[in-house]
Amino acid sequence: MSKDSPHAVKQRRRSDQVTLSQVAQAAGVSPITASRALNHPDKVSNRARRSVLEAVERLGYVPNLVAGSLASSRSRLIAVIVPSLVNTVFVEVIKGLQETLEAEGYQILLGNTDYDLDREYQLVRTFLGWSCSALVIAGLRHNKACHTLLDNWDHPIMEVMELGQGMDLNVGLSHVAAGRCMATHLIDKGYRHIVYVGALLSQDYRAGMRYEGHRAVLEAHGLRAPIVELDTLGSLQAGAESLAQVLAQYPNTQAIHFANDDLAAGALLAAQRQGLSIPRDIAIAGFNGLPLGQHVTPQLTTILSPREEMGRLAATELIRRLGGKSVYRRQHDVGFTLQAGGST
Amino acid sequence: MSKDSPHAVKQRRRSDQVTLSQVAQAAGVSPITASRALNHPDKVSNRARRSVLEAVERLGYVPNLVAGSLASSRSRLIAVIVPSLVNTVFVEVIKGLQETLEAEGYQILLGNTDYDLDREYQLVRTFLGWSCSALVIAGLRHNKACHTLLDNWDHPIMEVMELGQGMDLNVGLSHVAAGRCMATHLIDKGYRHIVYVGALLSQDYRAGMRYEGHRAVLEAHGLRAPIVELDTLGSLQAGAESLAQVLAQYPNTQAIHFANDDLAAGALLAAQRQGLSIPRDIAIAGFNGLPLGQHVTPQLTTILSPREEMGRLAATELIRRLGGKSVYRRQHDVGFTLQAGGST
DNA sequence: AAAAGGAATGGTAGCGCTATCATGACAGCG
DNA sequence: CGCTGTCATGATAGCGCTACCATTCCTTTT
Repeated sequence: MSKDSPHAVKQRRRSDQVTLSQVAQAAGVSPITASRALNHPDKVSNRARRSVLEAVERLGYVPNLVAGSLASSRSRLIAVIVPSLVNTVFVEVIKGLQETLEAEGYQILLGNTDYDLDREYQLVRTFLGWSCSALVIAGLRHNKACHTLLDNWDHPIMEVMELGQGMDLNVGLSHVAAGRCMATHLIDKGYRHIVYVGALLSQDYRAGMRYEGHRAVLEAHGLRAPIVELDTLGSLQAGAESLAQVLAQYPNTQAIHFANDDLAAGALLAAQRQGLSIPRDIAIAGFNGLPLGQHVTPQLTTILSPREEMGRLAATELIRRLGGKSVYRRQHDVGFTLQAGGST
Repeated sequence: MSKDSPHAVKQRRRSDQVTLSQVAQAAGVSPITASRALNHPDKVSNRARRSVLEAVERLGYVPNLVAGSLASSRSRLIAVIVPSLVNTVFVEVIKGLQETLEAEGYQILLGNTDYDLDREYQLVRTFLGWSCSALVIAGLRHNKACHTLLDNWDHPIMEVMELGQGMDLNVGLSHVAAGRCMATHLIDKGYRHIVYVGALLSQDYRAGMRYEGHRAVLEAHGLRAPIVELDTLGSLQAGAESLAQVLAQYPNTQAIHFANDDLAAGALLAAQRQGLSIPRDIAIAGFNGLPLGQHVTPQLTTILSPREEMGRLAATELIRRLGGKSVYRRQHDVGFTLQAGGST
């Protein structure tokens, strides 16, 4: 219990990493001045700044961002949570986010929920633990725990992909309107027996919202709105296989409204292999505006969603907000464009 | 200078975030025991563990991972640096990495170099500053500064995509061998006038390596190995446009060996639109084994690279290494498979 | 000329957590 | 009954950085 021995200094530094103090010493300034020279260059004299930068270079100093974040409780990390990376749609949004955020010195911390809301909650928890500067999350639907957690979080939250009233900021498009748009197009083209085909709608509920729009339009025209739900992820393969299933189930189908372009293109290519004429025998429509749709013959009728732009816009809004500027719009509609091809 | 006044306690906590000490207090244990209860559950008594977990739940405690990382100099972050997100190949590797790493409680810090080695260096610097547990980086070619930085870094480094002698661990395939494989296939099929088409080979140097393999085989057979380099990124569009260019430049071309499937599929679809018969008029081969290749008619001859598996394997090896286990192989060849379709 | 303001710099004390060592309690052992 | 060993717990001292306030040395203002 007696502590008469001036017990040896505890030493814990394991790595021989250069620290800011060493840089400061080499530059002949105090650590705090060295810190300022690097982070607020305009707050120090030219002389100090130069000698610090020179010392950084000479010693090969790499700032410890973990320590910096702890001290300042600002991390310049942006958490990005998406349900899937297989679906290129999310990747394109990430790309838009990334190019904008990296240019501003933010880093992306990427999480993938695999369409599991409990997993999403866990990821949010982890990311909050990293004192992220902001959170970007796909979709407006989250579980209770996740909402509770985020309601008490005082950083910007950006919900992307779909338009609606969210927790904080929102950039997206109306999937219901997109579904209505395509359904209207099909009806205008004279089709009356129209089947909607989606994959795993419980997961990809936005495809379900498009169906709702689709159904509303068809029913307003006194038409039935049958739906076929596939139990595998949307893919060319699934689309190809779905064609036979739809025709068997609804023999007089004139047009198929697919939940996305992968399915639609897969069906279109399969139809061609089977000698079906498009759109004479069967019309096909998709959603997303993937490049592939413009390279098949006939070109795929689809709805173009501005995915990279969605990412860029989300990032821009976040940066504005993080810069302390008031945000003039909490909700931002990026819209969509009907791209009528020869397939309908 | 005199410090006689016992100046007021400095208060810096801004956020009202619950801390581990508060949890400890609520649970009636010391902070360090609370820490152990969460991070080394087997080191504390059942009673302590239970009351800590209960307090965590009750207070809604979210661990501050930044503080934890600083104290322990372990972050459970894995830096992943890729040259592009547009190219789905890298996304698939990331997916393989992610599903394996997240299951082990690691998070991915994602960086995108846009094929710029200086940008790559900057990203590496930043990521080292986050005390990442490991680094996964695409490719074996890096700039001088990057090598210097990483040589002095004492964490695992995993270089993926291509096989070869790297800095530390390596998982990939031999692109030279892949190029040889496809060239051999084309020659076996009887083609003699074969053109290689790549896009931005200075960036996508692995496509250049495939060309080297391709050229070696052709020259061994006494054939010339012309190459056409496009100056846009590989895409369906670029492939479609390249077809005319190749035929104009080398009118008696019998087969085109494309650097990847996007180009090849774009050319194949364009050829069909122009009424060319494949492979009678022109044979087409690609690389990657994208799903699209199996859905066009005729099916695309390509080389299947196991991209997700590459990611999974890289992650598994890293985890093994991070777990302190000795690594039985510093280099791992994931191989490739020739997928002969009707297009050649 | 004195007062007031500003710019550059530094000392100090944390940020919230964990590594390290110390301690106490208790079991097993000759 | 002391000795060693294991287990559970705690006190202390950092991890490397930045916020906060204080100080110094100017320049500007009245």
